[in-house]
Order: sequence, then C-alpha cells, then structure tokens
Amino acid sequence: MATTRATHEAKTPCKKCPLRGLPHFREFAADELEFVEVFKTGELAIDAGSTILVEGSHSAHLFTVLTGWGFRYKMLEDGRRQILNYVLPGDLIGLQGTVMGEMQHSVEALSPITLCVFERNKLMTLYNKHASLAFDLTWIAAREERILDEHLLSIGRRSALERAAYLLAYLYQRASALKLFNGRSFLPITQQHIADTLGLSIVHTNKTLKKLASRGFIRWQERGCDVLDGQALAGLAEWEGLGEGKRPFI
Amino acid sequence: MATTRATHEAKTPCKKCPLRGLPHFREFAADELEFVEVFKTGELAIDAGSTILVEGSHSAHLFTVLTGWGFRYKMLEDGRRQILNYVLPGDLIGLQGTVMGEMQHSVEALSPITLCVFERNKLMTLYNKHASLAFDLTWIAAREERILDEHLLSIGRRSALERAAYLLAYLYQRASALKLFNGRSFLPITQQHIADTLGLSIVHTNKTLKKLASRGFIRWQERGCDVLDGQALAGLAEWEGLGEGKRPFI
DNA sequence: CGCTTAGTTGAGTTCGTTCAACGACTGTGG
DNA sequence: CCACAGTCGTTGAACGAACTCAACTAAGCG
Repeated sequence: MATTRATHEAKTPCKKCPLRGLPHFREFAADELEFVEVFKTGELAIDAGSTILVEGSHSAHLFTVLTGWGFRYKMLEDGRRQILNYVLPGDLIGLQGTVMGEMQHSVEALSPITLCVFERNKLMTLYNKHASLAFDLTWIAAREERILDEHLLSIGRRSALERAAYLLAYLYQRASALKLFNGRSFLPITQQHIADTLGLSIVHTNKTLKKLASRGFIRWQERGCDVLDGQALAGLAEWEGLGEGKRPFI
Repeated sequence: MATTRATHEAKTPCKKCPLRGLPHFREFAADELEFVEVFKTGELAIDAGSTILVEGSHSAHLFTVLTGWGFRYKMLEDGRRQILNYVLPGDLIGLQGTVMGEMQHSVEALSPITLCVFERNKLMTLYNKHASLAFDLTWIAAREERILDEHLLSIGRRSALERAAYLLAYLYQRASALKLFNGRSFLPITQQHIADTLGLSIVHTNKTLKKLASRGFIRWQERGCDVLDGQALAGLAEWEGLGEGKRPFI
C-alpha cells in the first residue's frame, strides 16, 4: 500500500488556486499571493485511507488541503482512538509540529487527498515579511481552537443522539461552505469514524444513526452518510452553526 | 457583588514581571519587552467566582493572567456546562474574540485573579513590528489547540477514573511548572468544576475521586484537592505529560 | 470462491445517572 | 449570640444509557 504518491505534474499555481474562487475565503492581495506561490514547494497526492502524518514524527513540512477529506486523531496505547477533527480543503495541517517539535496527533486521508506542501523552515520569513499572513496563521489556529471547544462541549455534555446530530450538521455545514456537494449531500465517512469522533461504541453509534435516519434527517448509503436535513440536525443538537464570515487560508 | 475592581495602583512594569523570572517561560529581548510594556494598558483585579468574559460579548481587550486561577467554559441553553480548559498565569484570554468578533466561550475566576490588559486594536501593530511576538501568538494558539486535543481524547475515550486522574495530573503539572505550589500541592477547584470538565455528574465524580483518594493519589480538603502523587495520576491515565520546553507569553 | 470490511440486531452486563437524604461548613441577618 | 439559608461534599438505592459479546447479512475484492 503506497502511502503517498508525489505528483510529478506541475503544481497548481496559487494564482489559479481553485479554492480562491470560493466566496468562503478572503481575497488575497497580489503580494500575498506571490509570497505563497514561493512558499509552496510542491503538491502531494494521498490515497484514501493512507496516513499523512504520524503522532510523534518530526515533519519538515506543513500542508494545506487542496482537495479531499481527512481527519486528525490521537490514540491511547491500548488502541482506543479519538478523532479530534476533520480536515477539508483550505485547512492547514502540521502547525502543531512547529510548536512542539513533534506531531502530537496523526492525520489520515478519508478520501483521496491533494496537499499543497510548504517548508516549515521558511515559516519565519512569512512572519518577517507578511504580517497579514502571519495574522492569518494565528487566525487559523484560533479557529481550530474554537471548533475544538465546540466538540468538547458536544462530547462532554450532549447525549448520544445530540452528539451525532451535531457532528453531522457540522460536517454538512463545512462541506456546504466549500461547495463540496453537487446535488447530493454525501459525507464519505464510516460509522466507525463517527463512533471514534463521538466517543461511542460502534454498536451504539449504529443504533443512534438509525434513530436519526428514522426521523428522516439522514440516510446511510454506500459507505457514507447522506444528509437530508442539516437544519434539523443542528436544531436537534441545539447548535448555532459555525457562523463564519470569510476566512483566510494559506 | 462587584465583578471587577480596577486597580489604581501603578501597573506592574513588564520588565519587572514576576512571571519572567520563571524558567518555564522564554527570555524576551529588550525591544520585545519595550513593545509589550506599551501594548499593556493596565491591570485588572477580579474576585474569585466573578466572570471575566461572557459568551457572545464583544470585548475590546485581550488579557494575560498575571496571578490566579480561572477557567473557560461553554453552556447549552438548558444549563449544561462544559469546562473547556483552565487558565493560569501566563495564559492569554480573548484571542478567539479577535477571530470571531464575539466571544464563543465564557471565562470565570476560580481564585482572585490579576490580569494584564491589552487593547485589541493595537494587535495589528504587533504583527507589523514584532514578527517574533506574532509568531508567539500563533504558538500560544497552537498550544491551546494541543491541550484541547488531549482533553478531547480524555473525555472521549478514557474511563471516569482515568479522566479524573488525567485532569488532576494535568493541573498539577501546569501549576508545578509555574511554581504555584509552596510546599502543598493544592488545586483550588470544587468537585462541581471537575464534574463539568470531565463530562460526568457530581455524584459519580465524587465517587471517582474517593477511589483516587483511597489509592493515596489525592486528598480532598478545604474545598479543593491536594495532589499527593502527580506521577501516579499521570500513570493511571496513560498520559505522557505536557512535555513542554520553554514557552512564550505576552 | 473465500476473505475481508461495513453495517445490523438482540441479549445481558456495566458504568454512570438521577433521586434523595444528610452532615459539615460559611456567611448573613436578627 | 443564635437561627437560617446556601454551598459543598457524601452516601445509598434504583434506574437507564451505553457497552460488550455474539451472531448474521451484504457488499467488495483478490
């Protein structure tokens, strides 16, 4: 099983980055784009199910997801796994390695993923020369923090049904903002992923999802989840939504 | 009940900041210190139990904890509360407000707290003029993220006993690094706080803490927890520890 | 065709909850 | 000074949510 395939195709120029067209992201000034263009050293294509980063490793790179779905997770020694968050296009991966030296969590591809590759040792020049991008990095880290807060609230205080509803509503909203759906609101995750995100067993997760399906909020199909009523899911979880304006990305 | 008392005493000059002497924090260059000195506009003293920031509010300020203990939390509409993390000396409060416009969580004082006050609208000059401090801010946000990851793993996948052990070991390590203990390793929290952090009921939290006490790891006294064996707690939770080198703060 | 992965379902068990009552301590007002 | 209310911690009993175990279906793949 090949974990990574280096694409030898010419890398996507940042000026023509397909993400920049989305209304979800903030506009970049010409000089910012120019810098990012140089900062980006290549592209990487990852197979579904492959590991992008491993807990404890020291990577010289940072990544931004260009296409595809993935997730971050941590494990206990006896094999218990906790999925911390999902990574989607525009998300930065590996910033924590900068802070701690080594990665404190692993990242795995849920679908085939394309990554933009950045050199970590060029990071300081970003801070020195582009204050706006430096601010963006802090912004991105603070955003992740906010989402983790929300997850913590969910796992700590919501019932199984509410938790599941929140998670699906969350993924639905994120994917919607990125216009990842074409007609069908399909989330490419297994019930095991959901269980490991919610802190539940697979069996109970299955029964919980059945309840949501019986209410007509979702449908489970082809190894994934069709969201039929994202609004209802958010309502069931008493969740306000991401409530995001435009956001930056590198 | 007065929530805040503005201290009319002269503010502590950053050059003489009591935290800067600690080996836990990185050294600051003279020009960095000079900038922070100006960036800091005052000091604020908060009573134990008072609220520092409220979810949904728009604060013009950022704070760094100078002395005392506090905690961040979120609530559901029906009153369920989840404590997200604890704030101790050197911790930055309110960065998320910068990103989202409004606060997404509340902060409350556990003990009397002294805060350094910063103007949020001066933040951009920090990014423009002091790349190293800008980097520090990202670092600080990434650190919080890492700790939240750890908490998420704990709540999601650890048993009640392991969770409690992890939390107490975590608080013990943090307070130790800051040399907050003098002889006695006392954590100024109630069992309700612990319950709301672990996602457990008070009753079960109480029974769980009794187990830890019967093993000789802790002792409950005077509305708080004496940690008798931080090592054992971390071991029970299979927790590696914070493993931090020197860290920055503003 | 067997092997593996994902999902489903039922039965019994365990962990953690809720309810309820009580003791110790603190602070407040009479 | 005492009475009283409020907070915090403690404990037992009954209940319920979620877990484990186990068996089985359906789909995908070599």
